[in-house]
Amino acid sequence: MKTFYTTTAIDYTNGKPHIGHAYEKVLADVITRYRKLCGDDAYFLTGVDQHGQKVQQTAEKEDVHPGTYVRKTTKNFTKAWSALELEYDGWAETTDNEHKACVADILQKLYDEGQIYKKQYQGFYSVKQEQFLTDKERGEDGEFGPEWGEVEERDEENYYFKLSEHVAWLRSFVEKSEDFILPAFRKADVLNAIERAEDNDLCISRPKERLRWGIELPFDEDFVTFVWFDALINYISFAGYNKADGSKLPDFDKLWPADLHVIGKDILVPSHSIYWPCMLHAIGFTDEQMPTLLVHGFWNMNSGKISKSEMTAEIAALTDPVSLVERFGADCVRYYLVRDIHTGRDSNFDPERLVMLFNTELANNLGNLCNRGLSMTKRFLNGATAASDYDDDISKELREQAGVTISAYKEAMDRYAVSEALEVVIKYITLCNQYTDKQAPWALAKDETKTAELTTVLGHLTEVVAIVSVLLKPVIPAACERIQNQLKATFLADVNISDLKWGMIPVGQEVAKPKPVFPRISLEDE
RNA sequence: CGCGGGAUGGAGCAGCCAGGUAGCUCGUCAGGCUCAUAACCUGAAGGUCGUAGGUUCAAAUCCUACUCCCGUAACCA
Repeated sequence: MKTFYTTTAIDYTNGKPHIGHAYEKVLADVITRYRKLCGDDAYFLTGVDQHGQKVQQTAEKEDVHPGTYVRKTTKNFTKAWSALELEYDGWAETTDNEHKACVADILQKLYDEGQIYKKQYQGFYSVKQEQFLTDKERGEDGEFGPEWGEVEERDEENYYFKLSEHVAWLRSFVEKSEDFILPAFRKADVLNAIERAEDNDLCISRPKERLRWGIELPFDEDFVTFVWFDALINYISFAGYNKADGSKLPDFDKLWPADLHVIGKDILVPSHSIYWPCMLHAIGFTDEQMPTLLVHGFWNMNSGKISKSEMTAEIAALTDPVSLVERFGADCVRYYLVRDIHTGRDSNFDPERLVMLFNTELANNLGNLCNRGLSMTKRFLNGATAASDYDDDISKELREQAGVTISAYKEAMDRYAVSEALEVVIKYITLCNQYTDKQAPWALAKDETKTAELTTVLGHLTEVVAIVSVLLKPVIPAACERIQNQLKATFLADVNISDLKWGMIPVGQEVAKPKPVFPRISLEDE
């Protein structure tokens, strides 16, 4: 069976991760963990893009080798991802030797086939910014502003990839494809972009006098390859494409095509929806071997994009994934990031909502259910579930709804609607809280003739907690483990979702003394 | 007339693709309970779904026009 292969964009190591980076990674992590919970093989690749001009410039400014510099900045990412308890199976770094070899092989192959050619370009060049300028850099008066410093006309030779030769294929592929781009409403954007890409080939190189920090072209040592053929290829190079004998990389045939490239809407067009499929097509991949793009929206601040220029120290601290985890815990942050946004749409990042959702849905609703359930089992049943022949309609209803909830959860997760899946689970927990109030086990406990009722009711509570602890595991793994420990039902950790049904907890299951799984967060206390 | 997204009770959102009593969370108000993390449960008030037309027995959902908000404008050689 094919492995469910999920990737994320690889982040550029010239800065620190912010909440948007974190969201994408958590989303991919949740989806992968869900797949594994389904019993599927799943492989999650994420990583960093370490090459490029900005890295080279910053490293020069700090007077260190770019390799030293990226090793340092890469740690910002790995630290954040471990704080968020990401479980990735593969880690992509573009300075990796196997990756570089894979890129070089592909470039050479395309060059040999005539897909890559050399061409001269003439344009306006800013010496200060070390880049060519286009018309959009011109100010209102049609001149280049002072921020560009001295602007001169320059000729430069570079290598180009024959993108235009694949555009016709791409258009028909995108038009007929049902699931190349998710959610579907993004497809219009791509089809429009294809029209505009038609007559242009893609510049894929930089002369070494301008950029040294990259992968050298195998057929011309005076050039390095520019971002596209470096960064995008990580999706196949780290999946084991063309790997050498003895490589520890995974088996490419099992992973490819990627079931999901999780990316932000900002890099859908043109890189992932145009360049990447055309590159794959040029390399020789068929329509059936094209990946699926899952395009997520942004977390905005005060309804506006988080832009670097407006990134004050305060906002930076507020949205730094590591400090958020330190303040609120990984479960809380993970939960918020996938709960308060609908996959594909934007949302407003609001710490007050983060706290509110944690307090109401996790602490009050789920945490409290665990606590009252276990507490009563402890007090009224001597700490263990027991056999009972009592049953009634609302107990039956609660059991039926377990099955309904599990299917609805799966249905939502299968289309990556994590927020909806969580909502379904929360609703079920609410139902169980209602059930508890209707049954009033504390009253049953006072009546010696009602022991059978009491046993049944408390057994139902324990069972619901167990089921929910499995369903929520992809999102809040650590908390679910704590719940299962309190149930003393560690076997739940290995339960596959397709085996999940009413009756997981055996008769006579002893439970531990309850302790709040989600201590309420109070913003005033800080 | 560049392109894309959005406009639903006080706040944040779902529903729209496959038309048929307007739904969720928070907040507010009034009750209840006491097993529990000042939690939990019940009930109530509050919207006619940006505006104007159209199609239809029926439109938040389809069509047309308009208004406002957000993002983006890409081959950076």
